[in-house]
Amino acid sequence: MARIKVDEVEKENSLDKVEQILQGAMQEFLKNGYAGTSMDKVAVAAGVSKATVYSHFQDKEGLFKVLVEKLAGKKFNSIFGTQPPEGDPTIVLRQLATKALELMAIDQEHSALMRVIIGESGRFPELAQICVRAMIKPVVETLTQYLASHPELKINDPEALARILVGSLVHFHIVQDVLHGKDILPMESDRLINTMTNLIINNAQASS
Amino acid sequence: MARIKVDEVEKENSLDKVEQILQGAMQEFLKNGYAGTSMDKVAVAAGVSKATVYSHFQDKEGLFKVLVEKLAGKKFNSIFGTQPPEGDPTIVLRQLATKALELMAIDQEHSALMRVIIGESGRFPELAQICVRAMIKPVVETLTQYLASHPELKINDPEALARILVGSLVHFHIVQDVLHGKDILPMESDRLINTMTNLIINNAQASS
DNA sequence: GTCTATAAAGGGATAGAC
DNA sequence: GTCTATCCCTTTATAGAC
Repeated sequence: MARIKVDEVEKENSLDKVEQILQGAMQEFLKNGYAGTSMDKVAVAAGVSKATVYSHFQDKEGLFKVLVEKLAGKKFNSIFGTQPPEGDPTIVLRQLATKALELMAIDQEHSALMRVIIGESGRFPELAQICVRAMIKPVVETLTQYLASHPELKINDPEALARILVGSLVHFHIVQDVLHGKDILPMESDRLINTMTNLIINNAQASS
Repeated sequence: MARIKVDEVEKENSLDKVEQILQGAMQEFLKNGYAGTSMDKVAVAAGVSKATVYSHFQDKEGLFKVLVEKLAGKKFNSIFGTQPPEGDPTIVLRQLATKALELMAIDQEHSALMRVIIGESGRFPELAQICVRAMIKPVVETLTQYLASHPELKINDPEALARILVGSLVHFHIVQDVLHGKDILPMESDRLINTMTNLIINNAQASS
């Protein structure tokens, strides 16, 4: 009986210690980057002692890698989580772009993850590649498939167009949100999306 | 006479101490980021003592800010250094895009600067904004002007299109070079550039 | 398994000699 | 103006108590 009670108390604020540590590590690494984060801060944020952190993870680098890989895996599935939708391609593309920009703009965690991945891509090249594989490649491939499956759009190189579209959206997000450029280069998302959509419509029209 | 000799010796490997320190600081900050760089390493890389660094710059943060502002100012003028060229717009645009991708791919310093600016944009938001103002805004504005001055391209929103084009190119660079994604998402620059160019040509054709 | 305490090294910043 | 030597704090990582 007493044992069950203890388990319940321990589960009150967290799952197991590993999850608890990862939670604290996420908070700190996303806020301060790799070099800017100390294992002390991680331990405090996780609500455990530093020794406990080291008993579950080999060292700071190991903890960082496990965390980033986990986050990278989680961050896909938000926009294309459901299978690519159906209907008039120009409407669908507009919806996808709108949703992508909205999600990126709202999700502070996403901005922080981009900062960390790009910021540490010199020191941790394999980690950067994992993120390309887990976050960018699936989006580009899904969009490529979608574009290729609509012959009425008359697209010569669906993959290249997919990269143009994804690149435009992600770069817009980087400038406006990650780099705090909203006031310096102000622009409504709709102008970007309308122009993107018109390019595709006019491309289909001119190619026919 | 002796005085002149000393001056000559001092100028042999460097300009004044300030420039020497900035050179060492650049090497270290671009390689390791802000938190990952120690003032000891900067002093060694600059070939001076740590006290000398502190005699010319207030503290680590001050040195970092001066350096990044200087680099940001320098990095424009490489692609659009000369005024926007003249001739058939689709050829000019292709040339600009090719040159931009080439320069970014070759220039390791540019990749490193992107890592640092984006990586530290949470800790140094004003610095990120300075870089937007100095590096991105002039490019977008120059390109916007160029697009707007060619009515035969039938562009509704030149600024939005400029951001799409710049965004596509910069994001391509980030994925291929900064994030080491060449092998994971391989693509020839020419495919991107051809697709971009065709979009603009077909847009002009369909709008007329 | 988890904590407290501590060892060992590194980092920001300065005092004082020259 | 520049250097050496040093202060003091933080950081990584672990040993040992419980």
